[in-house]
Amino acid sequence: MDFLSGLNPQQREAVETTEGPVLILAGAGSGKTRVITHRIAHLITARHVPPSSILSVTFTNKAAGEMRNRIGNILAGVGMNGQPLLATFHSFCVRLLRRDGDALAPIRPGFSKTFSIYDDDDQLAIIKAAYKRMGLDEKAMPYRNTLSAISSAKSNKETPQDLYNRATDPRVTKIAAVFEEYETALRQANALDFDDLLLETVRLLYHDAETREAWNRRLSYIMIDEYQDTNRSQYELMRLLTQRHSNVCVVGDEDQSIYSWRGADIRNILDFEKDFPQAKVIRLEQNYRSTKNILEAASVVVANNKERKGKWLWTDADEGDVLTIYPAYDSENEALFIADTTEKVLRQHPEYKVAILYRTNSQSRQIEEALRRYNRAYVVVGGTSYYQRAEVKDIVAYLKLAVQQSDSIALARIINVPARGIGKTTVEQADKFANEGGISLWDAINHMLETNAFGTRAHAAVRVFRDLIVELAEAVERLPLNEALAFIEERTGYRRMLEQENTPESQARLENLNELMNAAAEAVERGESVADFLDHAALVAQTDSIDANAQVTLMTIHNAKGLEFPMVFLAGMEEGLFPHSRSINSEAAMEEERRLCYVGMTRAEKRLIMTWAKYRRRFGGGEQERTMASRFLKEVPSNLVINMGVDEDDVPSVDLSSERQFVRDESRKNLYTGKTYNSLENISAFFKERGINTTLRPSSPPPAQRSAPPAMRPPQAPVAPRQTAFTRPPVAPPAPPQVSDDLPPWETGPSKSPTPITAGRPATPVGTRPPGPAPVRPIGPPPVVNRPPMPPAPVQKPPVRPAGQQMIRQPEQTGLFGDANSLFPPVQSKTTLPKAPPSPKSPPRTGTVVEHPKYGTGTIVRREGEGDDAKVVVIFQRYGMKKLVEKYAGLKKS
DNA sequence: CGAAGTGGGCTTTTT
DNA sequence: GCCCACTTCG
Repeated sequence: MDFLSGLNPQQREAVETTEGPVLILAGAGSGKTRVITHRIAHLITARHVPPSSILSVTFTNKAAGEMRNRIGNILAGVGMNGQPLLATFHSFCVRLLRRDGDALAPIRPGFSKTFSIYDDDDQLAIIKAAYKRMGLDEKAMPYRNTLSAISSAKSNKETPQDLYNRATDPRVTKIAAVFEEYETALRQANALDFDDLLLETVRLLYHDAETREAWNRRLSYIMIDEYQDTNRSQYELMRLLTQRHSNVCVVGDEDQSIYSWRGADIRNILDFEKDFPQAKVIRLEQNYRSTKNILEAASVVVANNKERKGKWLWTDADEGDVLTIYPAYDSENEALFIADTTEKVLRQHPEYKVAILYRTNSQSRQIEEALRRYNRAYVVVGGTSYYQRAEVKDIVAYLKLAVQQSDSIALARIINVPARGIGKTTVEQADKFANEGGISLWDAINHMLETNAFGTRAHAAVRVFRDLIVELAEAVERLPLNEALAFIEERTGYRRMLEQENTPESQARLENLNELMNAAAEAVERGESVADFLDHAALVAQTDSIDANAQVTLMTIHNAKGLEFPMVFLAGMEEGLFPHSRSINSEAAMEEERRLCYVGMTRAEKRLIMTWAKYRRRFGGGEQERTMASRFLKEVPSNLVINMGVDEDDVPSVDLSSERQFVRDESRKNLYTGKTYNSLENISAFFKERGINTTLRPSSPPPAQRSAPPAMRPPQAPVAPRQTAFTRPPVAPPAPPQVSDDLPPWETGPSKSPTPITAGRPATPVGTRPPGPAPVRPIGPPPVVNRPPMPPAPVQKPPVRPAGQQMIRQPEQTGLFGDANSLFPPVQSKTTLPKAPPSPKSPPRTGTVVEHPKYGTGTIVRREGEGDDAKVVVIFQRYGMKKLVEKYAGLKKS
């Protein structure tokens, strides 16, 4: 079989150069994955390399899984003797240590192959405990800082003693002390953290010649993807594995190095030619992904960096659309714009996948709310992943403890969950005892029970707990994993606790636990052990959960690395947010931000829209603060972009105060899984990834869940009347009945806006907030947000994200992409504003029964404000409570 | 002991 | 807005 056809000459060379060290400098979208998969296929078929002699290391499990699929596809007809090893560095290390870890025991006292893996939650728990014992103050020395100091010391192979010796200020001395406690705790629990997985593997291979030789013999071809983001220990691992041969092929792009904060060392890629002087360097510079405009814009931006080898990608593709920059008034407007534009684009291109990318996870919330407002299915990658959820971690902690009682972190986590009368004091006593004796919490508890060291009440409670764990341990020995989990959930009372709580949240948690058992059942079917299951739970990364079927995906730009989408939004392009304020003082950090921007931009195949908000709240409660456009926006050549803002102060806006409230309420009601909604897909996807079948659940629920009962919808075509308000004809019509939040954007100038009132406007301020200046419309259509009607109070939904296609048809219109011929319809008249109807002479009082043209009969329950601004809160018989601007509402006494 | 409530303080990015 | 530590009250 020929795996060379269809490749360009450079790609072909990369595939054919199988012997000796190879450095592939692969620009964004240059067919890197294709090269790797074809290279593996070529090795197997043309060079007759046994598949099991090939190791290919990727950055995420997701990437590994995808690679597995692709290789499976292209080698479908080929009889293979074994499988190539496709792994992340971390999963490879776990595998190696679980297999050959015995040799490590002499070097790392207390180590055994049954080690557990501690994730950052577990790490944090250790740090907190250490702080408490040592009387340290979190405010003076944040946990996170300490943790990252420890992590970077570890990656430099420093011991606590080393850190202590080089300490120049008392803070570092304290960190060294915490570090020591931390290391003790890990060893005590026979646990490894993520750094250890790599470090201990390196130590094992370094010290134990036999293991090293064995792996060197076994793996004769090694490929490493995303090489620019490897760290020191990964580099050393690579060296140790390539001692017998130097058939190592690394693939990377220095412009896409975005993990230096995690210890990634860009020198690894820059110095590869020094490490291997005979290395062959191959450059892949033809981009197959993006339009010319996108590629050029991204290239110009990243060219502002000084620390780079410098390369210029080219493409045969068409120019495509120009990029769009949308300056929103505030972050809510930004979110609504994104949601609205997504709808329009998907209506025109139902086959598109849309990615909404941002710098920080916290930006997702408002965008999610806006998308939900449109009933648009979406997947959030990141935030709290499935295995990070408290309930899952709790049950997993029971499982870990049942398997290995020395896991003190697991024990501390669940000793009183559900509450069983073991209070803080009791736990502290045991913890103290354990620490002084250098033993595990479990041993401490047992010892204290024997010696009657607890009070009577505590003694009884702890005893019950101890017996419980013993019972669970037996059950885990005896039962298949899924049944063991069910047993744990019953026997510990955890399930009962959630059932009794009986809130939407607890229901969702129960669902998550069910899903955990499903995953366990599937693992059992595949013949996996408990240890395998726990390893997965620890190593599954958030990126691994990306659902390829989801049409709209939200994630950080970091998470988007390696992915591509026809349509990409980059949100929050503001100074201080992106580039992030923490990077603004360092040139190197700024360059990394710029590379991140490059990564984000080059994810886009066809359309790229970058948005920013002129005002943004930094914290939930605070005031909105003025922002500045990101410098990266200014680096984009102006001929490649349409900027929808004319000048800084002239910003379109959809400012909808009660909309906002509504959206918030809705999202609160639907808040069954916290921040993310990928939990269920996530877990099955991950566990299936190992098997052959990676079909994911459909991301849309059955139609029944999507649509509201018709009876509860507003009587007429839902959007049309509101739409009139947005596409107001030049001559002011009689003011339509309006809900206060329905004011078109250009009438709802927020009071803080510095814009002076434009000449020619009605003297009376229009809008809900005086002195509402009406920002003049810039070019382009109004950032119309077609809102579906208020749905009824949501029915309790299962914790599958309420999803599905847009259920409400929106009127045809020439929107941002509505017209295939012109990106933007003609500029609209900006001078016309509706005249306000005269205010009623005697305002209706609270309690008055009124008639609304659309909502029917209701009762006024509150009045707010005076004059043109007056708002009334009315409870309608059929539509519930609404806040209306009196002068627009068209209320009649009945 | 433990649920529930208060108040202060911050939000990069994640294998 | 959300998390976390701390307080209060049953």
